[in-house]
Amino acid sequence: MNEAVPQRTPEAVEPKTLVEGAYQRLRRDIIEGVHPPGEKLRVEHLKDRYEVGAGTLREALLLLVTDALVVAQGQRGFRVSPISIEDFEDITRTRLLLETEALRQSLQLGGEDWEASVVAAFHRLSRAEQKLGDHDSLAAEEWERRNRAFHEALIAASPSRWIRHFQHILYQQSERYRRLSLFSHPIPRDIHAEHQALFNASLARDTTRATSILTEHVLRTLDAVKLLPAEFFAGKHKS
Amino acid sequence: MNEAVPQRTPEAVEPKTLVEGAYQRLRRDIIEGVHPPGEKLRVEHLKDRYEVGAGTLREALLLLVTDALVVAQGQRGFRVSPISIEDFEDITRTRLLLETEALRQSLQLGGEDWEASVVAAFHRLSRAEQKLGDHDSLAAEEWERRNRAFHEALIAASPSRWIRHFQHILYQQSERYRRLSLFSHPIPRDIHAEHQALFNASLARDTTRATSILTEHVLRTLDAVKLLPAEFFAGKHKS
DNA sequence: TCAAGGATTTTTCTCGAGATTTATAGAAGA
DNA sequence: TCTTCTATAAATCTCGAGAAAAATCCTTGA
Repeated sequence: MNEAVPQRTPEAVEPKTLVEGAYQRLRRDIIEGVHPPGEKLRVEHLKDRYEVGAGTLREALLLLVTDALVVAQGQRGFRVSPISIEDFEDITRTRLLLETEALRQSLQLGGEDWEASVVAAFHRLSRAEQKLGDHDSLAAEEWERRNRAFHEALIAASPSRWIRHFQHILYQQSERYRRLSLFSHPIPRDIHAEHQALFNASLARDTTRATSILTEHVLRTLDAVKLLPAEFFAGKHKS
Repeated sequence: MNEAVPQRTPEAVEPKTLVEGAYQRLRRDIIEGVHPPGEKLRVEHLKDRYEVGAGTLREALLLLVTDALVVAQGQRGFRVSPISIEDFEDITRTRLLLETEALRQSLQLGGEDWEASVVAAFHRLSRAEQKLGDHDSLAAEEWERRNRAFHEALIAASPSRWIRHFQHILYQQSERYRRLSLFSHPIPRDIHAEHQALFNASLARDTTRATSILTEHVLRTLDAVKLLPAEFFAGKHKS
């Protein structure tokens, strides 16, 4: 298989180096909003919080540029990437372009192993969705993880490493926005039913139906975020 | 417009920092094959060649990870990303998926400014193609630059920063392969005619024809690279 | 009160050296 | 001769300090 594409770290790889450790924790904090969009990321302050040297922290920030979660401006340091409703619309549509194509390939090429892993991922996701009723932030975190695992399992049989690479970046981006919509706007959607339908169509290898359900599914999140008040996207903080 | 996507440096931006300078020169050298695919990139050696400190060079290498031209393996340094025929096929098809969509959007939304810049880019490219007959490596380099500018001008009116971002990465990747095919296999294609047809269809806003010409155009390069002997893709050097 | 200029503080960028880890070469044993 | 272990060499990773740039504050003058 094609080794030239940088494969993402499958969620929780034990960091082999201090840079990787700081990178993982910083990424988590940015996605979770500890460092809000637009925030200036000062190396001198952050090196204490993450308990590494200045040079090491700089390298971690540089790695986050790869994920487009941080932007570097020469001679003017680093910032958390800003967010906007236009950006999320762009993310969503580009992600759909890639993910529907990957899903098509996956449904066509996926073998028994792929089927088994999809069944397993769907099962795990269903369990997490049962526990989601009460506003437990730990359960929400687990759901987020399994939701990602389910979507990635669906397209795992696609032979295109590049599509999966870009999909991963976009999914990660959309996590920041999804988090916003969860906090402010308890969505009345029956997400489990959507996932069930997507699961059924995928195992039935019904490409047309699966891609159409996926599209609806993702666009519905876009609509939910669009309902948010504009203040959420101000995001040009100083500190 | 959407500021959240890291916009690529438009070819030759004056580097504001030593890291950026080393990054640009390293990128050029990797694309041109000075550092062949798979080569180990030892910081201690490279810092002399590029005349910067060790830490600075490490940062430049980290930036190249963003372009997927370098892979970092924790505790085991850096390598030039390997190449393979499967990878190029993947690059080409993913690039077509993105670039045809961007072209569709561009033809639909592009205004007078866009038209003017496309005309200008096509003109510059045509001039470079006239001078391409003799095997002048300087002219080939200029052609490569203008070819890229033409393709990027065509899709510049697309509102999707993410598509353009990914397209840029993939185009950069394909440059490494295109260079291979130029050196070994003087292609008998009439590239200028293909560009002319693409240009005509685009200005006529004939979306169907333009995307189909673009697809043929890009796939033809894929075929040319496929004809190369497999030795070109060995690429697991030690030094 | 406001604007402009300059001095001070903060922050970024850069480098070299020490500590760890990995890779290499050689010796010992089967 | 081949494997395994050990010692040596090489490379990576990490840190703190100094130089350069940017941001901030303060004074001065209209």
